[in-house]
Amino acid sequence: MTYVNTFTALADPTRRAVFEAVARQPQSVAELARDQPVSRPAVSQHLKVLVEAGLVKATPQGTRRIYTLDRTGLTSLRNYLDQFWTDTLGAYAAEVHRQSTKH
Amino acid sequence: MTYVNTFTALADPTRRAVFEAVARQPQSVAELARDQPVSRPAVSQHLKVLVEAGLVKATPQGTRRIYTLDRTGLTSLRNYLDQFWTDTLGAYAAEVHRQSTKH
DNA sequence: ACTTACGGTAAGTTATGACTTACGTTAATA
DNA sequence: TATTAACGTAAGTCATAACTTACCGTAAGT
Repeated sequence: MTYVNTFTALADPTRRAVFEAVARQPQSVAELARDQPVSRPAVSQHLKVLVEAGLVKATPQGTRRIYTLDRTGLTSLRNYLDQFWTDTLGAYAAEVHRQSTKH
Repeated sequence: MTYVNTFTALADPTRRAVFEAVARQPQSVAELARDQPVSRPAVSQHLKVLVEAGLVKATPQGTRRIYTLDRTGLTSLRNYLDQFWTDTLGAYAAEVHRQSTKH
C-alpha cells in the first residue's frame, strides 16, 4: 500500500522536480536546493516525504547525504496502475455491453 | 504534460476511491456518492478534477451522467514512469560505478 | 579545540484545497 | 405545465501542507 503516499509525494511540483533531479543525477541536499526556487530546509522536507514514499534513499558520505533513486516506490506505483489494465477489463467490457444492449 | 495533474488527482484518498469505483463499474454521480462518506457535490467536484486529468469521462444519459474510465490519463502516467526505467538507467549505472570506484 | 560546512528539525505563517450548504439548470414524468 | 430527480457550480469554512527563519547536532579541516 505504498502507492497511497506515492501519489501525494509526486503531486507537488517542486517535490516532483526534486525527485526528477535525483533520478537524473544523485546529488546532495545543497546541490539539489541550488536548482530549486525554494530554501534548503524546504528541499530537506521534500526529501523526507520522498524517502517515506520509497522514491529516493540517502547514502551518508561524511557530513553530506547523497540522495539516489529508489525503485520500490515506482514499482508499487506501476503495480497499482497495471491493475486497471487487467482486473478492470472484465467489468469495463461488461458495462459496454450493458449500455449497447439497453432497450 | 497531463501527468502533472494526474498525480494531484490521485493523491486525495476519497478522490482515488471515486476513481477506483468508476474503474470497477461505470456509475452515475448519485451512485458514486452513495458509497463515499462525503456529499454529492463533493463527489461532483472530485469527478471534475478526474476528468481534467484524463482519468474519467462522462457520457450523458438523460439527466444522469454515467462516468466511465478514461485511459489517456493512465497512459500518460505510465509513460512518465517508464522514463525512469530507460532514460535514467545510464546516469544511475554511472553513479553506482562512481560510488564503488571511489578511493 | 575551534571553526566551518552540511543537513535535519522546530515553530510559525500563509496558501491551497477538500468539504459544506444553497442555488440554478436540465431532462423526464405525471 | 408543474413537479421531481439528477447534476453542476458558487460561496464560504476549515484543515492541511508547503514554505520561511532560527536553531541544533555532526563530521571534517585548520
